[in-house]
Amino acid sequence: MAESKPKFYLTTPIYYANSRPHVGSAYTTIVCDTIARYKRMCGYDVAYLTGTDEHGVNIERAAEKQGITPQELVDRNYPIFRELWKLLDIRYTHFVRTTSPEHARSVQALVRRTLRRAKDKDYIYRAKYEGRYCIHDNLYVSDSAEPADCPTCGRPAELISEENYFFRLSAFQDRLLKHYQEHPEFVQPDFRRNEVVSFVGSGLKDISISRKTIKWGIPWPDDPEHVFYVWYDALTSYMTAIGWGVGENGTAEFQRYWPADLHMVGKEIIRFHAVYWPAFLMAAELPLPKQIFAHGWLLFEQEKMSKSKGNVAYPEPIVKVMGNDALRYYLLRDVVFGQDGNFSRDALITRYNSDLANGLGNLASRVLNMIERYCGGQIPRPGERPDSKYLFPVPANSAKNNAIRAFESHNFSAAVQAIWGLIGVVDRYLVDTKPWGLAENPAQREVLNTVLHDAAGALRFVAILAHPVIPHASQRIWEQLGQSGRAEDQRIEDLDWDGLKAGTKIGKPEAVFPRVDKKETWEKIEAMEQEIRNPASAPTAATSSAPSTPGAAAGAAPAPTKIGIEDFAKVEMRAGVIKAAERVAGADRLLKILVDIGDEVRQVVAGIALAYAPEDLIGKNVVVVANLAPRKLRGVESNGMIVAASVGPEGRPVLCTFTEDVPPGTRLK
RNA sequence: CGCGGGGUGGAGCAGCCUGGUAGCUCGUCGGGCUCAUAACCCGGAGGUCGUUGGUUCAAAUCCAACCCCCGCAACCA
Repeated sequence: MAESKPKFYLTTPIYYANSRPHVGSAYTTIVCDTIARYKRMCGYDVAYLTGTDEHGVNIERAAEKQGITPQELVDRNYPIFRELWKLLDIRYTHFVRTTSPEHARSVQALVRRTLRRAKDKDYIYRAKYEGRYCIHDNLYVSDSAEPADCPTCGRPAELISEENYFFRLSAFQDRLLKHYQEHPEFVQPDFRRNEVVSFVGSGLKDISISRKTIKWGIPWPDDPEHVFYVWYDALTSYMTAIGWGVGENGTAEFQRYWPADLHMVGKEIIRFHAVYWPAFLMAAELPLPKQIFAHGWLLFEQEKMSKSKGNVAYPEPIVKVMGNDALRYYLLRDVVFGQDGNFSRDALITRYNSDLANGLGNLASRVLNMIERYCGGQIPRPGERPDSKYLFPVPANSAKNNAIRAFESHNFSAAVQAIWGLIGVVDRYLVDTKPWGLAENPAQREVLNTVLHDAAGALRFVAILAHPVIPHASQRIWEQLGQSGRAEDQRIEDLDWDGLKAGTKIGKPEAVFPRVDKKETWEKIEAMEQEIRNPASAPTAATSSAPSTPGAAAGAAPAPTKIGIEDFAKVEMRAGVIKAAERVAGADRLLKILVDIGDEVRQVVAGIALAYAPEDLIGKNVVVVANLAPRKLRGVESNGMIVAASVGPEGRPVLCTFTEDVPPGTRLK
C-alpha cells in the first residue's frame, strides 16, 4: 500500500550534540513535524529525519574537559534529544547519529563515488591548507594565513599548514547558478535565494574537507591520518539515514526516498545547504534535494538566544507546565514563518488563554455540553437551512481551502488563522441562533438540531485541520465528538461536511485547554528553566560576561536553591573606586574600566555602556567581585566583575554603590 | 559603501511581491448574552503605515535618497 503513495522526505538539521537543545532547535523540529503530519494527512508516505551531529573539535574539547571520551560524551548527550522529541511527540521516522558505523561508511562511499565518477576532473584533490589554529584551545580560528587571535582565549593563533583534501567548489559556480535559475523553488524564501545567488555569483573558493589535526571524525578512506571536516560529514547524514552507503547505490529505501523533498534549516546554515551540498552531490552525480527552506530565528524577548548571554529558553518547562500543543501552537501562530520571530513567555501564555482556552477549548466545551444537555448526548440530525445565517458548510469549506493553501506554502500562521477564523464564525453563530433559547421551545426542535449539528460539524473540521499543529488536543476533540479512529489517519482532502453522522454518541466533554493563571504559570516555567540553566548554583547577577542578560535571568526570579554562608564566602566582593573608563572598540555595550580595589588597580570589562557614559563613572564607588576567573571580552581582558542590578525586561544595568564613602579594598561580607 | 532583517493605533504582529475600504491578538471603555473554561458576542476610543522626494487618477503597498533599531561576520536551529 505504502508503495502506491507518493513519497515525501524531509529533514531537520542534525543538531550538534555538545549541549542540550533549546527552543530554537525545538522550533525547527516542531515545524518539520507539522509538515510531516500534514503531508501524511494528504496521503504521502513520509520519511522524516532528524539526528545529532557528534563529531568535531568542540565535542572533543568538551569531553576532554569532563575527563571522558568523545564517544562517552555524545552517548550521554544524544538521548536528551530523543527524549525531548518524545516529549514533544515528534513523529520522526529516522534518526541519524554521525558517529554510527553506517554513517562512516556512507561518507566514505560518497567520497569514493566522487573520486571514481570524476576521475579526470579532480573534484577532490590534495593541497596545502593554511590557516590559523589556537594550540591552547585546539581550535581552527580562521581559514586564511592572515594573523588572527583566538576567539576563546584571545592569544594570537599559530599559522599552521598541512596537507588536506580539498573540494573543488569553484568548479560548480556556473552549474549552481543555473540550477538556482531553473529551479527558483530550490532555495526559499526568495530573499534567501537572492542572498545565495549573489554569494555564489561573487565567486567560490575551494574548500578543505579534511583535517589532520582533528582526531574525532570519520577517517578518510585509505588515508586514515585525515578525518572529514564538518560539512562533508554532516550533510551526508541526510543520505545515510535512509540507506546510502550500503552497496553501490544504497538500499531500496534510499532509492525510494532520495532525493529529499525538503531540507529545513535555520538561516545561518543556508550556505552550506544551498551551495556546498548541491555541489557535493553534483560532483558525485547524485540527484539534488528539491528544496532548501531557511527559516528565521527565534529571538528571546527581542534578543538572540545564546548560551553565552544566558537567555536561552528551553522547551521542556513549557511543555511540562502548559502542554505540548501550547508550545507548538504558539510557535506556529505567532511567528511569521521564514522571518525572525520573537519568543516571549508572556505572549505564549496570552496566546494560550485567548486562542486555545477561550477560543477552541471553550467552543468545544459549549457545543458538546449543549449536545449533551439538549440532545441526549447524540449528534442531532440537521433539518432544513431556511435562512442564510444557517449556510454553514460554506465557511467550513473556505477555512479548509485557505488552511490547505497556507500549509502548502509553509505559512503556518496563516493556516492557523484560517482555521481559527472558523472558530470565530461558530461562536458568532451560537450567539446569533441562541440554541439555549431554542431548547425551551419544542416547536424549534429542528432548528436547534440544525444549529448544534452544524456547530459540531465545524468543530470536526477544526479538529482535523488543526491536527498537524495541535495533535494532542485535536485527537481529544475528535474523540469527544464520538468519532472513531485517529484524527491523524483522516485525509484532509476527504474532509467533507457530511462526515458527521447523526445519532453518534458523543464522548464526555472535558476541558481540552484549561485556562491558566499568567503569573503562576510564568513563575513555574521560570523556576524550571533556572533549574536547567543552573542545576545547582544560584542565579547570577548582571555579570560582566553577560552584559545584556535580560531581566529573565535575574532580578525577580526566585532563587531555585539556598546556599550556605560558606558558599557566599567563596565570593570575594570588595569596594572599589573607578579610576578610568573607556568604550571598547567594536562593542556597543562594553566599557573597559580601571578600578582601584585597594592593593591593586584592576581592569574590568562591564556591559554597562548603554546606561553609563564613561566620563560619568570616574570616581564612583562600586562593588567588585575580585576573585572571578579572568576572561576576554572582545579581545579585552576582564579581571573581575562590577556588581549591578539588572532592571526591567531590557536588563538595564544599575550600578551597586554605598550610602557613604568606603575605602577601596574593603571586603563585603 | 561587508551581508541580512525590520520601522504600521498602548504592546506584539499581518498586509507590501499582484497599488484602490489600514486588518489580527492582547490591552482599554461601553453594551449584550448566560450554553460554555470569569467564557462568548456587539460597539467605541486610539494610527498623517520611520523621513523626504518621485511615479500614478490613486501609494503602507512601486522607485530613489536618507534616518533609526536588530541580527550576522564566532560550528547555538
